[in-house]
Amino acid sequence: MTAQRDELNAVSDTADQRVVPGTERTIPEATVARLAIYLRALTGLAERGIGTVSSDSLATAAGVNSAKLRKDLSHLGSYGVRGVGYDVALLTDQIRSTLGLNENRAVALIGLGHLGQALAGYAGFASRGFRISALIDADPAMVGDRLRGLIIQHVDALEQVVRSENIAIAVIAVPVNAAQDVCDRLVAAGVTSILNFAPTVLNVPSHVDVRKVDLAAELQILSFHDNRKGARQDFAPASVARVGAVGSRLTTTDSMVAAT
Amino acid sequence: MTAQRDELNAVSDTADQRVVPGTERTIPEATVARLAIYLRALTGLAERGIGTVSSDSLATAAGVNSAKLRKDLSHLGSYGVRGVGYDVALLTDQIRSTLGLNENRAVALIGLGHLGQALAGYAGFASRGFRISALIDADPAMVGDRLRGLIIQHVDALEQVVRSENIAIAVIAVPVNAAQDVCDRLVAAGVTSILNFAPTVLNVPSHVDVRKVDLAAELQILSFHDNRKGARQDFAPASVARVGAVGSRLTTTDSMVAAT
DNA sequence: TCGATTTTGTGAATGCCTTCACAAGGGCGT
DNA sequence: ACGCCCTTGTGAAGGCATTCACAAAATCGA
Ligand SMILES: NC(=O)c1ccc[n+]([C@@H]2O[C@H](COP(=O)([O-])OP(=O)(O)OC[C@H]3O[C@@H](n4cnc5c(N)ncnc54)[C@H](O)[C@@H]3O)[C@@H](O)[C@H]2O)c1
Ligand SMILES: NC(=O)c1ccc[n+]([C@@H]2O[C@H](COP(=O)([O-])OP(=O)(O)OC[C@H]3O[C@@H](n4cnc5c(N)ncnc54)[C@H](O)[C@@H]3O)[C@@H](O)[C@H]2O)c1
Repeated sequence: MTAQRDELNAVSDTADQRVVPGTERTIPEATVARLAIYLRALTGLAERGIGTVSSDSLATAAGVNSAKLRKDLSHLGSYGVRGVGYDVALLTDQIRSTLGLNENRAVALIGLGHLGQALAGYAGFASRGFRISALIDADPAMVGDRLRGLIIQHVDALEQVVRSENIAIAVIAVPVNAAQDVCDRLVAAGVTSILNFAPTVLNVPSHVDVRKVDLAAELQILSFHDNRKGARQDFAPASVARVGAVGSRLTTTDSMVAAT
Repeated sequence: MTAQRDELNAVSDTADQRVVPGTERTIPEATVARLAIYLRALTGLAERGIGTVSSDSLATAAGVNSAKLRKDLSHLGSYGVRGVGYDVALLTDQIRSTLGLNENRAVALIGLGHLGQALAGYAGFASRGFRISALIDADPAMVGDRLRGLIIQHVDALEQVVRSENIAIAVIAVPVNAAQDVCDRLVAAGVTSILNFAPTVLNVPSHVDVRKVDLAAELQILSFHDNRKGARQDFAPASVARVGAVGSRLTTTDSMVAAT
């Protein structure tokens, strides 16, 4: 769901990487999505000076159940100590390394309208392993402006900018009718991962990963459940706390997913 | 990947709603998340004057496979015609009704910083069944300002505003350290569905639904796959199109998910 | 009227994810 | 040193979700 969910995995991973000693193993998609959540929970614990956590407390902090957490972590290897728990710093490193966050990753942001400007200023990217390295827009009135220390480049220079900075990840925040075009150019320039805010299905070759964020869809899913709740109670007073109707949910990237 | 996924369903739905004739049936969570996508695809078709679609074309437009689409739609009832396809207008209505979008739903938006202002101006909400009915912030410098036809209210009046407008859905766009507090107040005021942008796990009673949008997590999931791709190719020239490495993905609210 | 053709709706099969439940492992107190 | 107690790591079971594959339905042309 949440989120959107995942699909079509064209990989025929069977059994050939058993030989590798280190971090090479197939990790379930659902697990990957949760690693990011664990990472944030761990950061919070570290800030509070906590050096060790049990699967139970970490699971609570991350909002999942502890069996799931342990199973998830077991895919990375065996980094817990029985009877004790997990070392916060060590586990943090392991997850960061699994997610490929050891050095900051360069990100291009295309489209600096309302949403794009909010994203450009979002501190949560930098603090979680990403560096916005290119700002691109089509509006001549905007090009050349400095925003957060970067100069906005014209979309005509997209390929050149992406190539010269060796950018693999891009965020699309342009109007829906420009999205596929921008996407094609990004892919041609070598981008292999795209986060898409435009409400449209992007067509990409199979080596490119697309995740989308669809806010209206999120609200519609909430609407569905809300609708059900209301129906089931046939109009009890609105302010009465209703108990045990439907378990609450959180998205995961699960915001869920679809494939091409 | 997506997106995140969903969890803990506390409902003990067994077999008591079979009796109801109409739209009452248990619909899988994964299906609900996709209905929103189908709805957008249908809107696009209608705009292009198309009156009928086969499951194949609609599936393509929505980026899923046709068997899945048909199975999904079969949960709503039997609205297709064999040998012909689905009537675009009829199917649109059915999905809208299933999602509870027959009349616009009122939404409160809390936090009008960078992100909140972008959201307040987002046309995609209004066009897809939602009406932002309340803008709320804590900053006195902002309160009283008019934004998109609405006056920004002080957070002290939150309960009053939510109750008087009978708002069931809220969007949280406040800093992370204010999020739980705002959430508690919303719940106390009768809100039962929350879309959360603050990067934190919200604690809510079981009758409240929370979905979260976590942009850093989305990027981290992309980073994971990107990392894998790179490793597997041991540094082929960056601009060469690589074929068949990993199937591309789109989120679903699936944005993955966790439960409380 | 009837058969050819198209496309839906759905049982059955498969696979992925979650949850259970417990044996194995490790620290710590005595 | 030893045994107690706590917590991990993981087989096994159960539940959802996706995909397959085909019979049933409906149109259309002859
Ligand atoms: N505003 C929101 O809160 C919000 C929420 C969810 C999704 N979205 C989606 O995000 C996208 C952007 O939304 P917005 O509100 O920021 O729109 P906006 O109109 O404010 O900004 C769009 C920006 O993209 C630029 N642009 C247009 N064509 C371009 C091109 N070919 N190449 C590069 N830049 C180009 C424009 O110059 C403009 O600066 C839209 O697709 C919208 O549906 C927005
Ligand atoms: N900016 C982004 O692109 C972005 C992206 C993803 C997530 N987020 C998250 O969204 C939230 C908002 O981000 P932002 O960039 O808009 O921050 P911001 O600081 O620009 O805006 C926060 C707003 O919330 C208001 N506020 C603070 N406490 C409040 C309270 N108790 N009640 C009501 N209003 C209150 C502030 O007055 C301010 O207007 C943050 O949690 C951030 O992590 C932001």
